[in-house]
Amino acid sequence: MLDIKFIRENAKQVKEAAKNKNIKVDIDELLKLDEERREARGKIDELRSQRNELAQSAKNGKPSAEQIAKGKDLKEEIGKLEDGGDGIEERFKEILSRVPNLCHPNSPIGKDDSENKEIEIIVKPAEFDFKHKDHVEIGEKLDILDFETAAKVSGSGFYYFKNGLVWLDLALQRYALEKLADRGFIPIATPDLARSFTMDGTGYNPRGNEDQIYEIKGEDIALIATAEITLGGYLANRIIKKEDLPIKYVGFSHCFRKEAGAYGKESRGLYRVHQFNKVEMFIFSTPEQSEDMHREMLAIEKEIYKEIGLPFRVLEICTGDLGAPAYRKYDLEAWMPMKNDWGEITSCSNCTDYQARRLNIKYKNKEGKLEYVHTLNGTAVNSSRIPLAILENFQQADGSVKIPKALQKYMPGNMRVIK
RNA sequence: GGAGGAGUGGCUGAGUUGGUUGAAGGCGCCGCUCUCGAAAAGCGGUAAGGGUGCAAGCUCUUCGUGGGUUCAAAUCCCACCUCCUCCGCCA
Repeated sequence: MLDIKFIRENAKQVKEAAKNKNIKVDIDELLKLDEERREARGKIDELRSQRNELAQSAKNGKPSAEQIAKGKDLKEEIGKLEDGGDGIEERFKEILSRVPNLCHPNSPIGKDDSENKEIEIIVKPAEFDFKHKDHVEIGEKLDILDFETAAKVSGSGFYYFKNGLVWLDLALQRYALEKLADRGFIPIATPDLARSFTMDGTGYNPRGNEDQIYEIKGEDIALIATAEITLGGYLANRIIKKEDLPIKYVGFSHCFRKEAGAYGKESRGLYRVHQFNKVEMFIFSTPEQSEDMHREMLAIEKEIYKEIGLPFRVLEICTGDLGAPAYRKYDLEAWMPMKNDWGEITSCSNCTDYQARRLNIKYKNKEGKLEYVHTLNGTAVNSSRIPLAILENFQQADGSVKIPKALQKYMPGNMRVIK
């Protein structure tokens, strides 16, 4: 959420950002409603002021019949103005909540993910000198991955990990948690469900158009799509000491996504699934720190995938693919032989104060004034696309899969290969 | 799930026969005095958010959340949330 005062004073800039983000939101309508709302408030405040004064004057002893009569009139008038029935307040809030965050000046302007900008290719894809398979086939041959049974038991988009892949998944998570903990991130295992307040606060509204969130029938609670939700919510409604910032968490949770209507080759196998595990970085910082923190997160992600040895590249996300909360975003994409293309594996965003405003997370700045913190989030590893990329890139001619060196020490018996 | 108790400012904690209580006291924080300096002590200040205004100021809202009763609600009523105690159930 943006500050209405900021929008009022920077309408042009806000409109520009919305346009570049390809988000339809009527700022002029919002400003008009804002004005109407303030005007109505003024009238109500005036009447309330009279009511308060009257109550004060009647503080000791019984109020006179005349005072009571005047009070009744005021009460009626205020009541009328308050309900109004014009729905200004509702429409105002609805539009305000859809106004997206601004964009970083370096974010390339573009309509969608096709216009994201490749910054660098860190590790180039290797050529196979044998007929390689995709991860679904590898997984079935090695009896480590079962989509067929999962489809029967839970539905399409679910899967079983078995044998070596179970260990590989745990090794990945263990590796990532340890690396992040070594860098001062506090390990934290979060709930997998969260209230709608928390969902809204982080910008994942189950009632939004995205149709991405599983809700629990009859309850104000839903399955999280990422630990970003529960981590952001962790400090909701708090005032943080400046000297405690930045606060860095490495969270760990299951993630659930409906991915409605996502079928086809693009989403085959583990690429797009309803449930996976994720190790997620989340940072609360001061506004001055956030750009450095963003760089740090990206550096950590690059280090992780360099160490694992996956071919990958870094993208600077264009405005149209940024989403509402993000001010700037980088994705890592790994080479996926199945797609014969790059595929997103991580994403790290600087949301500036956009989430913090809704979650109401503040700190006291140098002048002793309360100010919203900045929030940042980034993927360390997940248990869907990373295993996918490892299976496909580390497969051998004999059908086995090498375990990346960096992960071997987390495998039982220092397992070096799944066969 | 059932019964009972509770939810107040950055923290702690008074206040519930409705009316100078936006809220005592303490802690913390800020300023000053004292000191070479610090500590201690003393004095003073210290909630957040909105509207309006160049500003000073004026004003509204907020005592878990949302409704309600009343001329007037932290105080009364209802619903919900959370925490504590006891019972039941259970990995």
